[in-house]
Amino acid sequence: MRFNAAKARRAQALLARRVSLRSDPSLGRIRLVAGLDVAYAGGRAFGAAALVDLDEMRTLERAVSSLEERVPYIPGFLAFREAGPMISALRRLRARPDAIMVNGHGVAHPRRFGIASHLGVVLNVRSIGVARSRLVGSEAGRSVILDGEEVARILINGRMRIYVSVGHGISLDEAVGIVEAALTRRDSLPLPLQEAHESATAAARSLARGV
DNA sequence: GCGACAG
DNA sequence: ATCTTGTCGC
Repeated sequence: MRFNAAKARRAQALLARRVSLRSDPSLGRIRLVAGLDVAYAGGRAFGAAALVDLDEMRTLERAVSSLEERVPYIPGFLAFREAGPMISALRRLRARPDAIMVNGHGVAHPRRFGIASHLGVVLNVRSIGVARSRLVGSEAGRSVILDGEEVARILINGRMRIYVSVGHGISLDEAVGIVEAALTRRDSLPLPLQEAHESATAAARSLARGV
């Protein structure tokens, strides 16, 4: 039993206290964003990081990691399954991003500590959560409400719904602005995540094919 | 007990 | 997430 839900829940509740929902002007503007995603094949988890320069909308670097798949997917505990592969891939980038964009929610989570917040706090980096479906709360227009608070904003890109939430160290408005600025083509995720997703699935397919 | 439930 | 071909639509 490598995964203990009770302990994991306590860890989330403890670390959640370090999450900041505001932007810190002293850190400067966000230009370099690293998208993080994970794909699976043959019992292994392939993490991917794609560094994008938002000013030129150009991908500067890509990196992947390959680790044994150890933890099952349990709603509310995604970080315990995917944070490892994501961090490994992120460490392989040569340049340091100004912020990370994670495939998963930030504070739009039962304990306000989804994988985007988890990575932001643990790595001490500004983070944004981007998901394609809702985990908690109710929807009111373009907002996701949880306990009377707006925890996520819903963007519509073509037919795709994109849920944006604060991970750590950034305001919801700025997070939304970054995601909007990173939208390239219709029906697609913001560039950093689109690229990370492609790298991760490509790595997974390679192994599944024996290469 | 029943329904919800990121990837 | 992953298993999977063709097919409908812009």
